[in-house]
Amino acid sequence: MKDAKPRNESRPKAEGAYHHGDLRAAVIAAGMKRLAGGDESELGLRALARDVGVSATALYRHFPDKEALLDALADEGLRRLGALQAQAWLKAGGASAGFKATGIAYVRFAHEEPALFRLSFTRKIPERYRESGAAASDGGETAYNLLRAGVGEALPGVKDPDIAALHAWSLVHGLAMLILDRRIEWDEQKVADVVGLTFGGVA
Amino acid sequence: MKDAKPRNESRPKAEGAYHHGDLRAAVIAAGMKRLAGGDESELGLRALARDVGVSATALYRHFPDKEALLDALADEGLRRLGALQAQAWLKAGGASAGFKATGIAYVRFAHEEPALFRLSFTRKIPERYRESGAAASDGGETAYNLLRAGVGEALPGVKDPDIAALHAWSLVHGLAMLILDRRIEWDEQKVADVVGLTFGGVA
DNA sequence: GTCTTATGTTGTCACTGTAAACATTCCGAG
DNA sequence: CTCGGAATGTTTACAGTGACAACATAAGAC
Repeated sequence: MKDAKPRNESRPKAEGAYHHGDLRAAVIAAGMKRLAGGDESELGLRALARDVGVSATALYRHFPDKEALLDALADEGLRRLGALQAQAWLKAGGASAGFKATGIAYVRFAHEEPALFRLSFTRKIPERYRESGAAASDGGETAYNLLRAGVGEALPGVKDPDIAALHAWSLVHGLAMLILDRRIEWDEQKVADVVGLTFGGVA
Repeated sequence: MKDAKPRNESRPKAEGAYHHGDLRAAVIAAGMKRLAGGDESELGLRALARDVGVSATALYRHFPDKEALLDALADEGLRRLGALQAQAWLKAGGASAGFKATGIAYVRFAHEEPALFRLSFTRKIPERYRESGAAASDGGETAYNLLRAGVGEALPGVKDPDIAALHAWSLVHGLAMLILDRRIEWDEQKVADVVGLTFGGVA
C-alpha cells in the first residue's frame, strides 16, 4: 500500500495518516478561521484540535502551552495589520494622504476582525522572542518605528515627531478599541473625519 | 447565646454567623481588592467566595452568573473613573485647562488600576440596565455626554463638537490602552504633551 | 408561635488546560 | 536494507472552573 504517501505538504490530515503534514501551521489557520467567524472567543485546545482532526494534547508538541499558541495567532494578526497598512499607504500615494489612509486602515481592520485585533494587542509581550533574532515578530515595536518614519516623511513640518507619532497611534488605537468594545458605533465617515483632524494637521 | 446577634451591617462575616450582613457589597469589595493588587486576573468565584468567607455558590443568590458579577465590578470602575475626572476638572478650574486635566486623569487611572480599567471597558454592554432606570450605571454613555458638554464649555470655538469629543476620547483611551498593554511606556510628561496637543487646539 | 422567603451549603456535572505514559512514524547511520 | 533514536500523536487522568439541584438555616410577617 504505497499509494501516495503523504509528505510534508499542507493538506489537512491526509485521510488517516498518523502524522499530520504541518500541524503547527494548520492549527494557526484553524485559529484564524475561528477568530474570523463570530466575536466569541471559542478557541479552546480541544476545539482547535478537533478542527484540525488531531488529539488535543498533540498541540503540545508544537506549542509549550496555550499562551504560546495565542501568541502565534497574535503575531499573525499584527502581520496582517501591517500588510494592510502598507497597502493603504501605497494606494494613497504616500505623504499626508497616505498617512491618513494608514490610520483609517488601522481602525477598519479592528472593525472587520475584532477578535483578532483584540487578541493581537492584548497579549502580554513577555521576554519571549529572544532566540528568534530577526523573526517577523515583535510587540508592535517595528510598527511604531515605521510610524515614526511615516511621520517624518508624510508630515515634514512637524515640530516633535515623537509626540506626533504617539498622538497618531493613540488616536487610531483608541478609536479602534472604543468601536470594538461597543462604546461608539462604527461609522467610516466619522472615522475618516476624526483621523483626518489629526493626521492632516498635527503640526 | 444571644450575644450581639449580627444585623445588616457591613462587617465581614460576624464570626460564624450563617447569614452575612451584606454579601453583595462584600464580594464587590473583595473583587476590587483583587483587581487592585497585581495585574493578574485571579478572580474566580471560589477565590472570591473564600475571601469573603462564604461558599462559592452563595454568590449566585446575588448575581445571576459570573458575568453579572464582573459587570458590577466594571460599573464600580467607571464610577471611580468618573469621580476622578470630575475632581480633576474642578481642581484645574474648568475650561481648557480643566479639560486637559480630565484627559490626563483618564490615562493616569488606567495606569494605576490597569486590571480595573481593562475590565471596565471590555465588558459586553448587553441589554441589561433596563429596569434600573436612572441608576448610576451605563456603558460610558453618560461619560460621553459629559464629554460633549465639556467640549462645548471648555472649547467654545470648536467647529464640530461631536467630532472633537470623539477625537479627544479616542486619544486618551488609546493612550491608556497602549500603556497598559505595554506597547508604550508610562511617562506622565509625555502623556501630558500628547493630551495637550489635542486638548488645547482641537479647533 | 408558625409560615414564607431570603440566604447559604453540599454534592455534582461538564468542561478546561496540562502532564505522564504509551504508540506510531520518520530519518539518518551502519 | 536494517535498526535505533527523535519527532510526532494518542490515551488516560488530574486538578480547577462555572453552574445547577437539593437541602439547611436564618429573618421577618402575621
